[in-house]
Amino acid sequence: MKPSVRRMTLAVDVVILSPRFDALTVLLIRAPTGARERWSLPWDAPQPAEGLEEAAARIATAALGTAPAYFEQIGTLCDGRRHPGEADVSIGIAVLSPAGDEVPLDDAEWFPLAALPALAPRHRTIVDRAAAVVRQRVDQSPVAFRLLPPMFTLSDLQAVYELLLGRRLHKASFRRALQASYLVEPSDEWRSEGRGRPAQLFRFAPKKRRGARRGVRFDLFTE
Amino acid sequence: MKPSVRRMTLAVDVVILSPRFDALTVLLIRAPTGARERWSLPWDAPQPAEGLEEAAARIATAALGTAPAYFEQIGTLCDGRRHPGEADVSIGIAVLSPAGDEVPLDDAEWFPLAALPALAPRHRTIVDRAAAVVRQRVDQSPVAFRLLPPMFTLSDLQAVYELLLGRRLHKASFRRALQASYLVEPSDEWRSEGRGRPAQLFRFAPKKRRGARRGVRFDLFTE
DNA sequence: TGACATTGGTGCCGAATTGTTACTAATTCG
DNA sequence: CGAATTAGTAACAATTCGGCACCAATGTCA
Repeated sequence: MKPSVRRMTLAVDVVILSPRFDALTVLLIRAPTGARERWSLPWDAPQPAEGLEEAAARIATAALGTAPAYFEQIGTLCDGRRHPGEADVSIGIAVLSPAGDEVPLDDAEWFPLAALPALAPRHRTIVDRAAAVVRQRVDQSPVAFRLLPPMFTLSDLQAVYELLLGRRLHKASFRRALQASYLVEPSDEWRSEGRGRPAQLFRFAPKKRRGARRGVRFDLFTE
Repeated sequence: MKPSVRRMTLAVDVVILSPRFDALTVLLIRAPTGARERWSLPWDAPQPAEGLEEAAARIATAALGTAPAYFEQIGTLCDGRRHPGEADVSIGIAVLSPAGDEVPLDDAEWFPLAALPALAPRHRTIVDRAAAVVRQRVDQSPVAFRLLPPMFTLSDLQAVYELLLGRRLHKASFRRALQASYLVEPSDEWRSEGRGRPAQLFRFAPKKRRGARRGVRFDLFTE
Protein backbone atom coordinates (compact mmCIF):
# COMPACT_ATOMS: atom_id res chain seq x y z
CA MET A 1 0.00 0.00 0.00
CA LYS A 2 1.55 3.21 -1.14
CA PRO A 3 1.47 6.07 1.36
CA SER A 4 -0.06 9.33 0.34
CA VAL A 5 -0.35 12.78 1.82
CA ARG A 6 -3.60 14.22 3.08
CA ARG A 7 -4.86 17.76 3.31
CA MET A 8 -5.48 18.96 6.83
CA THR A 9 -5.94 22.32 8.46
CA LEU A 10 -2.87 23.60 10.23
CA ALA A 11 -2.14 26.25 12.82
CA VAL A 12 1.02 27.63 14.37
CA ASP A 13 0.37 28.43 18.04
CA VAL A 14 2.96 30.60 19.75
CA VAL A 15 3.74 30.64 23.47
CA ILE A 16 5.60 33.86 24.25
CA LEU A 17 7.30 33.52 27.62
CA SER A 18 8.86 36.28 29.66
CA PRO A 19 9.81 36.78 33.30
CA ARG A 20 7.59 39.57 34.67
CA PHE A 21 6.19 40.41 38.08
CA ASP A 22 8.52 37.83 39.66
CA ALA A 23 6.84 35.04 37.73
CA LEU A 24 7.09 33.31 34.40
CA THR A 25 4.37 34.86 32.25
CA VAL A 26 2.83 34.14 28.87
CA LEU A 27 1.42 36.66 26.43
CA LEU A 28 -2.23 36.09 25.53
CA ILE A 29 -4.37 38.04 23.09
CA ARG A 30 -7.98 39.00 23.45
CA ALA A 31 -10.15 36.67 21.40
CA PRO A 32 -12.67 38.08 18.92
CA THR A 33 -16.14 38.50 20.37
CA GLY A 34 -18.17 35.36 20.01
CA ALA A 35 -15.28 33.03 20.78
CA ARG A 36 -15.82 30.54 23.55
CA GLU A 37 -12.88 31.85 25.56
CA ARG A 38 -11.93 35.48 26.07
CA TRP A 39 -8.20 34.84 25.60
CA SER A 40 -6.06 32.73 23.32
CA LEU A 41 -2.47 32.19 22.30
CA PRO A 42 -1.33 34.19 19.29
CA TRP A 43 -1.77 31.90 16.31
CA ASP A 44 -2.22 31.75 12.58
CA ALA A 45 -1.81 29.38 9.67
CA PRO A 46 1.58 29.36 7.98
CA GLN A 47 1.52 31.27 4.72
CA PRO A 48 2.53 29.51 1.50
CA ALA A 49 6.31 29.13 1.18
CA GLU A 50 6.80 30.35 4.73
CA GLY A 51 8.90 28.35 7.17
CA LEU A 52 7.62 27.55 10.62
CA GLU A 53 10.08 29.87 12.34
CA GLU A 54 9.11 32.64 9.92
CA ALA A 55 5.47 32.10 10.71
CA ALA A 56 6.18 32.09 14.43
CA ALA A 57 8.21 35.29 14.08
CA ARG A 58 5.40 36.98 12.20
CA ILE A 59 2.78 35.91 14.72
CA ALA A 60 4.93 36.84 17.70
CA THR A 61 5.82 40.22 16.26
CA ALA A 62 2.15 40.99 15.74
CA ALA A 63 1.43 40.34 19.40
CA LEU A 64 4.61 41.66 20.94
CA GLY A 65 5.37 44.71 18.86
CA THR A 66 9.00 43.71 18.46
CA ALA A 67 10.67 40.82 16.70
CA PRO A 68 11.65 38.01 19.06
CA ALA A 69 15.10 36.50 18.96
CA TYR A 70 14.68 32.93 20.04
CA PHE A 71 12.33 30.12 19.07
CA GLU A 72 11.94 26.56 20.15
CA GLN A 73 9.54 23.96 18.82
CA ILE A 74 7.65 22.33 21.64
CA GLY A 75 5.70 19.71 19.78
CA THR A 76 2.89 19.16 17.34
CA LEU A 77 -0.58 18.22 18.50
CA CYS A 78 -3.19 16.33 16.58
CA ASP A 79 -5.59 15.13 19.22
CA GLY A 80 -9.26 15.69 19.63
CA ARG A 81 -8.89 18.83 21.74
CA ARG A 82 -10.56 21.97 20.57
CA HIS A 83 -8.52 24.68 18.89
CA PRO A 84 -9.87 28.24 18.62
CA GLY A 85 -9.68 28.02 14.81
CA GLU A 86 -10.70 24.36 14.66
CA ALA A 87 -7.34 23.43 13.19
CA ASP A 88 -6.73 19.71 12.80
CA VAL A 89 -3.08 20.05 13.70
CA SER A 90 -1.32 22.56 15.94
CA ILE A 91 2.39 23.26 15.84
CA GLY A 92 3.43 24.69 19.20
CA ILE A 93 6.37 27.08 19.25
CA ALA A 94 7.84 28.77 22.28
CA VAL A 95 9.30 32.25 21.98
CA LEU A 96 11.50 33.59 24.73
CA SER A 97 11.19 37.32 25.23
CA PRO A 98 13.66 39.19 27.44
CA ALA A 99 12.41 40.89 30.55
CA GLY A 100 11.83 44.56 29.82
CA ASP A 101 9.29 47.23 30.23
CA GLU A 102 7.79 47.28 26.76
CA VAL A 103 4.04 47.30 27.02
CA PRO A 104 2.36 44.72 24.83
CA LEU A 105 -0.05 45.74 22.11
CA ASP A 106 -3.58 46.79 22.95
CA ASP A 107 -5.15 43.39 22.61
CA ALA A 108 -2.41 41.53 24.47
CA GLU A 109 -1.66 40.98 28.13
CA TRP A 110 0.88 39.08 30.25
CA PHE A 111 -0.48 36.32 32.48
CA PRO A 112 1.55 34.44 35.08
CA LEU A 113 1.61 30.73 34.33
CA ALA A 114 0.03 30.10 37.70
CA ALA A 115 -2.92 32.38 37.00
CA LEU A 116 -4.04 31.73 33.45
CA PRO A 117 -7.54 32.56 32.30
CA ALA A 118 -9.67 29.96 30.55
CA LEU A 119 -8.17 28.84 27.25
CA ALA A 120 -9.25 26.49 24.51
CA PRO A 121 -8.22 23.00 25.64
CA ARG A 122 -5.56 22.60 23.02
CA HIS A 123 -4.03 25.97 23.87
CA ARG A 124 -3.97 24.98 27.50
CA THR A 125 -2.04 21.83 26.62
CA ILE A 126 0.39 23.79 24.50
CA VAL A 127 1.12 26.29 27.25
CA ASP A 128 1.79 23.51 29.72
CA ARG A 129 4.09 21.73 27.31
CA ALA A 130 5.94 24.94 26.51
CA ALA A 131 6.67 25.57 30.18
CA ALA A 132 7.73 21.97 30.67
CA VAL A 133 10.01 21.99 27.63
CA VAL A 134 11.67 25.25 28.56
CA ARG A 135 12.21 24.15 32.13
CA GLN A 136 13.64 20.88 30.94
CA ARG A 137 16.10 22.59 28.62
CA VAL A 138 17.39 24.95 31.28
CA ASP A 139 20.63 23.18 31.78
CA GLN A 140 21.17 21.98 28.26
CA SER A 141 20.66 25.24 26.48
CA PRO A 142 21.11 28.88 27.44
CA VAL A 143 17.38 29.53 27.58
CA ALA A 144 17.77 31.63 30.72
CA PHE A 145 19.94 34.12 28.83
CA ARG A 146 17.20 34.52 26.22
CA LEU A 147 14.88 35.72 28.95
CA LEU A 148 17.21 38.59 29.87
CA PRO A 149 18.28 41.75 28.09
CA PRO A 150 21.80 41.81 26.63
CA MET A 151 23.23 43.28 29.81
CA PHE A 152 22.20 41.85 33.14
CA THR A 153 23.44 41.38 36.67
CA LEU A 154 24.29 38.01 38.10
CA SER A 155 21.43 38.41 40.54
CA ASP A 156 19.08 38.89 37.58
CA LEU A 157 20.40 35.73 36.02
CA GLN A 158 20.05 33.80 39.24
CA ALA A 159 16.48 35.07 39.64
CA VAL A 160 15.58 33.75 36.18
CA TYR A 161 17.07 30.38 37.00
CA GLU A 162 15.10 30.30 40.21
CA LEU A 163 11.91 31.10 38.29
CA LEU A 164 12.55 28.35 35.78
CA LEU A 165 13.64 25.75 38.30
CA GLY A 166 11.06 26.70 40.89
CA ARG A 167 13.47 26.66 43.79
CA ARG A 168 16.04 28.84 45.51
CA LEU A 169 19.68 28.57 44.56
CA HIS A 170 22.78 29.23 46.58
CA LYS A 171 24.52 32.37 45.53
CA ALA A 172 28.08 31.18 45.92
CA SER A 173 27.53 27.83 44.24
CA PHE A 174 25.63 29.45 41.38
CA ARG A 175 28.41 31.90 40.71
CA ARG A 176 31.14 29.31 41.02
CA ALA A 177 29.45 27.12 38.41
CA LEU A 178 28.91 30.10 36.15
CA GLN A 179 32.51 31.20 36.51
CA ALA A 180 33.76 27.74 35.56
CA SER A 181 31.59 27.71 32.44
CA TYR A 182 33.01 30.82 30.75
CA LEU A 183 29.52 31.75 29.54
CA VAL A 184 29.43 35.38 30.61
CA GLU A 185 31.89 38.20 30.40
CA PRO A 186 31.88 41.20 32.72
CA SER A 187 31.37 44.67 31.34
CA ASP A 188 32.75 47.80 32.96
CA GLU A 189 29.28 49.10 33.71
CA TRP A 190 27.52 48.92 37.02
CA ARG A 191 23.87 49.29 37.85
CA SER A 192 22.56 50.85 41.01
CA GLU A 193 19.10 49.59 41.79
CA GLY A 194 18.15 51.96 44.57
CA ARG A 195 19.42 50.53 47.81
CA GLY A 196 22.31 48.18 48.24
CA ARG A 197 25.63 47.91 46.55
CA PRO A 198 25.58 48.41 42.77
CA ALA A 199 25.93 45.23 40.72
CA GLN A 200 28.29 44.70 37.84
CA LEU A 201 26.67 44.13 34.46
CA PHE A 202 27.53 41.05 32.44
CA ARG A 203 26.75 39.92 28.94
CA PHE A 204 26.24 36.47 27.49
CA ALA A 205 29.42 35.60 25.62
CA PRO A 206 30.04 31.87 25.41
CA LYS A 207 33.70 31.18 24.88
CA LYS A 208 35.19 28.31 22.96
CA ARG A 209 33.85 24.93 23.87
CA ARG A 210 35.72 23.50 26.80
CA GLY A 211 35.73 19.77 26.41
CA ALA A 212 33.98 19.32 29.71
CA ARG A 213 33.18 15.66 29.45
CA ARG A 214 31.23 14.76 32.49
CA GLY A 215 30.10 11.35 33.49
CA VAL A 216 26.73 9.86 32.75
CA ARG A 217 23.94 11.35 34.80
CA PHE A 218 21.10 9.11 35.83
CA ASP A 219 19.83 11.60 38.37
CA LEU A 220 18.37 14.12 35.94
CA PHE A 221 15.63 11.89 34.61
CA THR A 222 12.28 13.59 34.52
CA GLU A 223 10.12 10.68 33.46
CA MET B 1 -6.93 40.60 10.84
CA LYS B 2 -8.50 37.42 11.99
CA PRO B 3 -6.32 34.32 11.75
CA SER B 4 -7.58 31.36 9.82
CA VAL B 5 -6.49 27.82 9.22
CA ARG B 6 -5.17 26.60 5.90
CA ARG B 7 -5.23 23.22 4.25
CA MET B 8 -1.83 21.70 3.69
CA THR B 9 -0.53 18.24 2.94
CA LEU B 10 0.89 16.46 5.93
CA ALA B 11 3.14 13.47 6.49
CA VAL B 12 4.31 11.60 9.56
CA ASP B 13 7.91 10.47 9.02
CA VAL B 14 9.20 7.85 11.42
CA VAL B 15 12.84 7.30 12.40
CA ILE B 16 13.14 3.83 13.92
CA LEU B 17 16.41 3.61 15.82
CA SER B 18 18.03 0.50 17.18
CA PRO B 19 21.53 -0.52 18.25
CA ARG B 20 22.75 -3.18 15.83
CA PHE B 21 26.13 -4.25 14.52
CA ASP B 22 27.81 -2.13 17.21
CA ALA B 23 26.31 1.04 15.76
CA LEU B 24 23.16 3.08 16.02
CA THR B 25 21.06 2.10 13.04
CA VAL B 26 17.88 3.33 11.40
CA LEU B 27 15.29 1.27 9.57
CA LEU B 28 14.68 2.32 5.95
CA ILE B 29 12.21 0.91 3.49
CA ARG B 30 12.69 0.31 -0.18
CA ALA B 31 11.06 3.07 -2.16
CA PRO B 32 8.60 2.23 -4.96
CA THR B 33 10.20 2.01 -8.38
CA GLY B 34 10.32 5.37 -10.05
CA ALA B 35 11.16 7.28 -6.87
CA ARG B 36 14.21 9.48 -6.99
CA GLU B 37 15.87 7.65 -4.10
CA ARG B 38 15.94 3.91 -3.56
CA TRP B 39 15.29 4.19 0.18
CA SER B 40 13.12 6.31 2.44
CA LEU B 41 11.93 6.56 6.00
CA PRO B 42 8.65 4.81 6.73
CA TRP B 43 5.96 7.47 6.41
CA ASP B 44 2.30 8.08 5.76
CA ALA B 45 -0.36 10.70 6.28
CA PRO B 46 -2.25 10.55 9.57
CA GLN B 47 -5.68 9.04 9.12
CA PRO B 48 -8.76 11.02 10.15
CA ALA B 49 -9.29 11.04 13.92
CA GLU B 50 -5.93 9.38 14.46
CA GLY B 51 -3.43 10.86 16.90
CA LEU B 52 0.17 11.39 15.91
CA GLU B 53 1.45 8.64 18.16
CA GLU B 54 -1.17 6.29 16.78
CA ALA B 55 -0.09 7.12 13.26
CA ALA B 56 3.56 6.62 14.18
CA ALA B 57 2.72 3.29 15.79
CA ARG B 58 0.86 2.14 12.71
CA ILE B 59 3.66 3.19 10.38
CA ALA B 60 6.38 1.70 12.56
CA THR B 61 4.52 -1.57 12.98
CA ALA B 62 4.16 -1.87 9.23
CA ALA B 63 7.91 -1.55 8.78
CA LEU B 64 9.10 -3.38 11.87
CA GLY B 65 6.66 -6.25 12.14
CA THR B 66 6.12 -5.61 15.85
CA ALA B 67 4.57 -2.73 17.73
CA PRO B 68 7.14 -0.34 19.15
CA ALA B 69 6.97 0.81 22.75
CA TYR B 70 8.44 4.25 22.79
CA PHE B 71 7.94 7.40 20.73
CA GLU B 72 9.42 10.83 20.81
CA GLN B 73 8.55 13.79 18.65
CA ILE B 74 11.63 15.29 17.13
CA GLY B 75 10.22 18.31 15.40
CA THR B 76 8.04 19.41 12.53
CA LEU B 77 9.51 20.60 9.26
CA CYS B 78 7.99 22.95 6.77
CA ASP B 79 10.89 24.10 4.68
CA GLY B 80 11.49 23.88 0.99
CA ARG B 81 13.23 20.52 1.11
CA ARG B 82 11.84 17.72 -0.95
CA HIS B 83 9.74 15.01 0.67
CA PRO B 84 9.17 11.68 -1.10
CA GLY B 85 5.42 12.30 -1.09
CA GLU B 86 5.72 16.04 -1.69
CA ALA B 87 4.14 16.77 1.68
CA ASP B 88 4.10 20.42 2.67
CA VAL B 89 4.73 19.59 6.32
CA SER B 90 6.56 16.68 7.90
CA ILE B 91 6.15 15.60 11.50
CA GLY B 92 9.24 13.70 12.54
CA ILE B 93 8.85 11.01 15.18
CA ALA B 94 11.58 8.84 16.62
CA VAL B 95 10.82 5.29 17.64
CA LEU B 96 13.26 3.41 19.83
CA SER B 97 13.38 -0.28 19.11
CA PRO B 98 15.20 -2.66 21.46
CA ALA B 99 18.19 -4.53 20.21
CA GLY B 100 17.14 -8.00 19.19
CA ASP B 101 17.42 -10.43 16.38
CA GLU B 102 14.09 -9.95 14.69
CA VAL B 103 14.56 -9.60 10.99
CA PRO B 104 12.77 -6.60 9.49
CA LEU B 105 10.14 -7.07 6.83
CA ASP B 106 11.08 -7.80 3.26
CA ASP B 107 11.22 -4.23 2.08
CA ALA B 108 13.08 -2.90 5.11
CA GLU B 109 16.71 -2.85 6.12
CA TRP B 110 18.83 -1.50 8.98
CA PHE B 111 21.45 1.12 8.06
CA PRO B 112 24.09 2.48 10.44
CA LEU B 113 23.75 6.22 10.87
CA ALA B 114 27.27 6.64 9.56
CA ALA B 115 26.51 4.77 6.32
CA LEU B 116 23.14 5.94 5.11
CA PRO B 117 22.14 5.63 1.47
CA ALA B 118 20.82 8.63 -0.44
CA LEU B 119 17.56 9.93 0.99
CA ALA B 120 15.15 12.68 0.03
CA PRO B 121 16.59 15.88 1.52
CA ARG B 122 13.86 16.28 4.08
CA HIS B 123 14.24 12.70 5.25
CA ARG B 124 17.94 13.27 5.61
CA THR B 125 17.27 16.26 7.85
CA ILE B 126 14.79 14.31 9.92
CA VAL B 127 17.22 11.44 10.49
CA ASP B 128 19.92 13.86 11.61
CA ARG B 129 17.57 15.62 13.97
CA ALA B 130 16.32 12.35 15.40
CA ALA B 131 19.83 11.24 16.24
CA ALA B 132 20.63 14.62 17.75
CA VAL B 133 17.46 14.72 19.84
CA VAL B 134 17.89 11.20 21.16
CA ARG B 135 21.53 11.82 22.02
CA GLN B 136 20.61 15.04 23.75
CA ARG B 137 17.97 13.35 25.86
CA VAL B 138 20.23 10.57 27.02
CA ASP B 139 20.71 11.91 30.48
CA GLN B 140 17.31 13.45 30.95
CA SER B 141 15.23 10.49 29.96
CA PRO B 142 15.75 6.74 30.03
CA VAL B 143 16.10 6.46 26.26
CA ALA B 144 18.96 4.00 26.60
CA PHE B 145 16.68 1.54 28.35
CA ARG B 146 14.23 1.72 25.43
CA LEU B 147 16.98 0.46 23.16
CA LEU B 148 17.42 -2.70 25.20
CA PRO B 149 15.25 -5.75 25.79
CA PRO B 150 13.53 -6.02 29.18
CA MET B 151 16.44 -7.99 30.63
CA PHE B 152 19.98 -6.84 29.98
CA THR B 153 23.43 -6.91 31.48
CA LEU B 154 25.12 -3.82 32.78
CA SER B 155 27.72 -4.19 30.05
CA ASP B 156 24.91 -4.07 27.48
CA LEU B 157 23.59 -0.91 29.05
CA GLN B 158 27.01 0.67 29.12
CA ALA B 159 27.53 -0.24 25.46
CA VAL B 160 24.30 1.55 24.51
CA TYR B 161 25.36 4.61 26.42
CA GLU B 162 28.71 4.55 24.66
CA LEU B 163 26.94 4.32 21.31
CA LEU B 164 24.69 7.25 22.11
CA LEU B 165 27.40 9.42 23.63
CA GLY B 166 30.06 8.47 21.14
CA ARG B 167 32.76 7.93 23.72
CA ARG B 168 34.05 5.31 26.09
CA LEU B 169 32.88 5.28 29.70
CA HIS B 170 34.60 4.02 32.80
CA LYS B 171 33.03 0.86 34.12
CA ALA B 172 33.30 1.62 37.80
CA SER B 173 32.01 5.18 37.54
CA PHE B 174 29.15 4.11 35.31
CA ARG B 175 28.03 1.43 37.72
CA ARG B 176 28.39 3.62 40.76
CA ALA B 177 26.19 6.30 39.20
CA LEU B 178 23.65 3.68 38.16
CA GLN B 179 23.62 2.16 41.62
CA ALA B 180 22.95 5.53 43.20
CA SER B 181 20.03 6.18 40.87
CA TYR B 182 17.93 3.15 41.79
CA LEU B 183 16.91 2.74 38.15
CA VAL B 184 17.59 -0.95 37.72
CA GLU B 185 16.93 -3.98 39.82
CA PRO B 186 18.93 -7.19 39.62
CA SER B 187 17.24 -10.41 38.64
CA ASP B 188 18.44 -13.82 39.75
CA GLU B 189 19.28 -14.82 36.20
CA TRP B 190 22.72 -14.81 34.67
CA ARG B 191 23.79 -14.87 31.07
CA SER B 192 26.86 -16.63 29.79
CA GLU B 193 28.02 -15.08 26.55
CA GLY B 194 30.57 -17.72 25.58
CA ARG B 195 33.84 -16.69 27.11
CA GLY B 196 34.33 -14.76 30.28
CA ARG B 197 32.46 -14.64 33.52
CA PRO B 198 28.63 -14.73 33.21
CA ALA B 199 26.88 -11.44 33.79
CA GLN B 200 23.89 -10.83 36.00
CA LEU B 201 20.73 -9.71 34.22
CA PHE B 202 18.98 -6.53 35.31
CA ARG B 203 15.69 -4.96 34.45
CA PHE B 204 14.63 -1.34 34.24
CA ALA B 205 12.63 -0.62 37.39
CA PRO B 206 12.76 3.03 38.40
CA LYS B 207 12.05 3.39 42.09
CA LYS B 208 10.35 6.26 43.80
CA ARG B 209 11.77 9.63 42.92
CA ARG B 210 14.64 10.48 45.19
CA GLY B 211 14.65 14.23 45.59
CA ALA B 212 18.12 14.54 44.15
CA ARG B 213 18.25 18.28 43.67
CA ARG B 214 21.49 19.06 42.04
CA GLY B 215 22.96 22.43 41.38
CA VAL B 216 22.66 24.33 38.15
CA ARG B 217 24.75 22.89 35.35
CA PHE B 218 26.23 25.27 32.86
CA ASP B 219 28.54 22.67 31.46
CA LEU B 220 25.97 20.61 29.60
CA PHE B 221 25.09 23.25 27.03
CA THR B 222 25.04 21.96 23.51
CA GLU B 223 24.49 25.21 21.67
C1' DT C 1 27.56 62.45 60.28
C1' DG C 2 27.37 57.96 61.49
C1' DA C 3 24.83 53.59 62.64
C1' DC C 4 22.08 50.40 60.04
C1' DA C 5 19.61 47.98 56.47
C1' DT C 6 20.20 46.14 52.02
C1' DT C 7 22.21 44.13 48.17
C1' DG C 8 26.55 42.45 45.75
C1' DG C 9 30.49 39.47 45.90
C1' DT C 10 34.14 36.13 47.80
C1' DG C 11 36.94 32.80 50.90
C1' DC C 12 36.90 28.78 53.04
C1' DC C 13 35.83 24.20 55.07
C1' DG C 14 33.72 19.71 55.59
C1' DA C 15 31.03 16.48 52.93
C1' DA C 16 29.83 14.32 48.90
C1' DT C 17 30.92 13.03 44.14
C1' DT C 18 34.01 11.64 40.45
C1' DG C 19 37.87 9.58 37.71
C1' DT C 20 41.10 6.18 37.99
C1' DT C 21 43.86 2.27 39.21
C1' DA C 22 44.09 -1.96 40.83
C1' DC C 23 42.27 -5.80 42.39
C1' DT C 24 39.13 -10.18 42.77
C1' DA C 25 35.65 -13.55 40.53
C1' DA C 26 33.89 -16.78 37.20
C1' DT C 27 33.98 -18.70 33.04
C1' DT C 28 36.08 -20.80 28.21
C1' DC C 29 39.88 -22.43 25.64
C1' DG C 30 43.93 -25.14 24.96
C1' DC D 1 46.40 -26.72 34.94
C1' DG D 2 47.28 -21.83 33.20
C1' DA D 3 46.23 -18.09 29.93
C1' DA D 4 42.67 -15.25 28.17
C1' DT D 5 38.45 -12.94 28.69
C1' DT D 6 34.64 -10.71 30.69
C1' DA D 7 32.14 -9.27 35.16
C1' DG D 8 32.21 -6.84 39.26
C1' DT D 9 34.25 -4.20 43.43
C1' DA D 10 37.48 -1.77 46.77
C1' DA D 11 39.86 1.97 47.63
C1' DC D 12 42.27 6.35 46.87
C1' DA D 13 43.15 11.08 45.21
C1' DA D 14 41.32 14.96 43.16
C1' DT D 15 37.60 17.69 42.37
C1' DT D 16 33.22 19.62 43.19
C1' DC D 17 29.32 21.10 46.09
C1' DG D 18 26.50 23.13 49.71
C1' DG D 19 26.61 26.02 53.20
C1' DC D 20 28.38 29.55 56.29
C1' DA D 21 30.74 33.58 57.29
C1' DC D 22 32.59 37.39 55.99
C1' DC D 23 33.77 41.76 53.42
C1' DA D 24 32.20 45.74 50.12
C1' DA D 25 29.40 49.47 48.50
C1' DT D 26 25.45 51.88 48.46
C1' DG D 27 20.91 54.27 50.36
C1' DT D 28 18.15 55.47 54.58
C1' DC D 29 17.31 57.75 58.49
C1' DA D 30 18.01 59.33 63.09
